[in-house]
Amino acid sequence: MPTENLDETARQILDAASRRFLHYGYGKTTMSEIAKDCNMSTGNLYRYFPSKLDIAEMFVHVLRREQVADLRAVLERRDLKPRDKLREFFVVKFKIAYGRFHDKPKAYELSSELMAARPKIALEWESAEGRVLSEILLEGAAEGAFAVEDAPNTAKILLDAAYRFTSPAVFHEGEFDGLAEELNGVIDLVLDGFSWRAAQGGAEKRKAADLPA
Amino acid sequence: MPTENLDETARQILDAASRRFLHYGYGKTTMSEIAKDCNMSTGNLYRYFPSKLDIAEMFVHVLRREQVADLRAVLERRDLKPRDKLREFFVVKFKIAYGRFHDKPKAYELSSELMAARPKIALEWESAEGRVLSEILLEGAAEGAFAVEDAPNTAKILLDAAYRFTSPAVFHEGEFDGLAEELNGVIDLVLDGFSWRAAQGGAEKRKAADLPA
DNA sequence: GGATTGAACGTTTTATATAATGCTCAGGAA
DNA sequence: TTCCTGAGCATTATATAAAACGTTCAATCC
Repeated sequence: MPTENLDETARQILDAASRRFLHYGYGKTTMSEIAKDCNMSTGNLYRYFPSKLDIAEMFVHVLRREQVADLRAVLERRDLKPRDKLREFFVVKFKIAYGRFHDKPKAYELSSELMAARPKIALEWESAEGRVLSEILLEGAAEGAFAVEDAPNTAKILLDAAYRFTSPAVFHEGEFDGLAEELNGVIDLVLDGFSWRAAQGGAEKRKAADLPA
Repeated sequence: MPTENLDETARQILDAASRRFLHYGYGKTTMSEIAKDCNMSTGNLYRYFPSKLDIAEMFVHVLRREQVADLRAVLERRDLKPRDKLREFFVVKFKIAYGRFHDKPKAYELSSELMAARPKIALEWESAEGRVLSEILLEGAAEGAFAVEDAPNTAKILLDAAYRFTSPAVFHEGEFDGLAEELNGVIDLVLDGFSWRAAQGGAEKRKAADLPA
C-alpha cells in the first residue's frame, strides 16, 4: 500500500505503466511494452510487482491519495467554518469525480476495472474519505454547529446522500452546472437538518462530549 | 405510451414477448419466437409494433406503471402523516429497486438496455415519481410539517439524496438490511432539515400558500 | 549468489468465417 | 380494401482459428 518507500526500479516501472495506462488504458498496455519502456525483460517486472493488476492498483492508489489529500486540505482551511467546510468537502469531491470522468476517461475506466477485480479496495477509499468527513463533523460538533452522536456513521450517511454527485458511473445523465446546483440543494437540506438537531439536543450532546471549559 | 387501449392482437404480442423477456432476456428472445407464440408471421408483428425495441419499451412501461402505482398508494394512505409518507415513499422505492434487481434480473437487464438505447425514457419516469413525491411535499406543507417553496425542485433534490438506495446499478455493493438502515439515516436527516425550515419560516410560507381557514 | 533474461505454457484477446436475426415488401388471402 | 405471409436483404451475433498476452522458471550474467 505505501507509495513512497518504493524501490527505485519499482518507481520506474510504475511511472512507465502510469503513462501507458493514462494514454491507452489498462487493457491496451502490455507487460512487454512496460518492460521495453524500462529497458528490462518482462520477467523482471515480476520481481517488483506480483502481477499487472497490482501495478494498476498502485497507479490508482496514487490517484486516490491525491484526492483524499485535496479533501483533507478542505478540513485544514482556516477561513471556513465547519458548515462551509462540509459544503466545500462535497463540492470538491464532486469536482474530482466529474473532472476525472470527463478529462481522464482512461483512468476512470481503469479504476472501474480494478474495483471489479478487487472490490475490497473501494471500501478502503470510502473509509479514508469518511475519516476526513468525520473530522469536519467533530469540529462542527465541538463548536456547537452540529449535533453529531456518531461521527463515522453520520459521515457514511452524508456520503450516501451525496452519492448521486460523486459516482462517475452515473454522470452522463446530467451536465455540470445542473448537478452542482442540485448538490447544493442536498447540502442545504442536510445542513438545515444539523441546525435542527443542534437546536433540539445541543445542550446534552455538548455535555456528554466533555469539552474543555 | 398508453397500455390499455391496445389492439387485442397487440396485447397478445406484448404478452408473449413479456414472457420471453422475463425468462430469457431481451437479446435471447427473437421476433420469430414471439411470432410463433402468437401463431403469426414475423412480418405481422410490425403491423402492431414499429420494432422489437418498441415492444421492450412497452414491456418496461407496464412494469414502471406498477411501480409508480405502488408509490402513489403511499400518497393515498390515510393512516400516515406526511412525514411518515415521505419515509415510506423512499422505503417502497428502495424495496422496488432492490427486489427487481435481485429476483427479476432479466427485467432489470432489459431496463438497462432500453435506457441505453432510449435515454429520454428515464426522464419521464423520474418526473412521474417526482410528481408523486411533490404531492406528498405539498400535503406536508399544507399541514405546516414541511416548509417547501418549490415542491418539484425539492422532490428532485430528495430523489438525488436517496439515489444511492434506488439505483440498481450500484446494489451489489451492499446488503439489504445495511442499506435500509442507511436510507433511514438519510431520511432522518432530511426530515430534521424540514423541521428546521418549518420552524424558521413556517409562518410566512403558510400565509403565501393561501390555505383555507 | 543475487539479479536478470527470454523461451515456453496456458489463457485471453482478436481476427475471420459462418449462421442467425431484425426488418422490409411484393404478393396472396379474407 | 384490409390483413397477413414469408422469402430476401442488410446487419448483428455466434462459432472457430490464429495471434497476442500474462505469467513462470531454468539458464545466464555480473
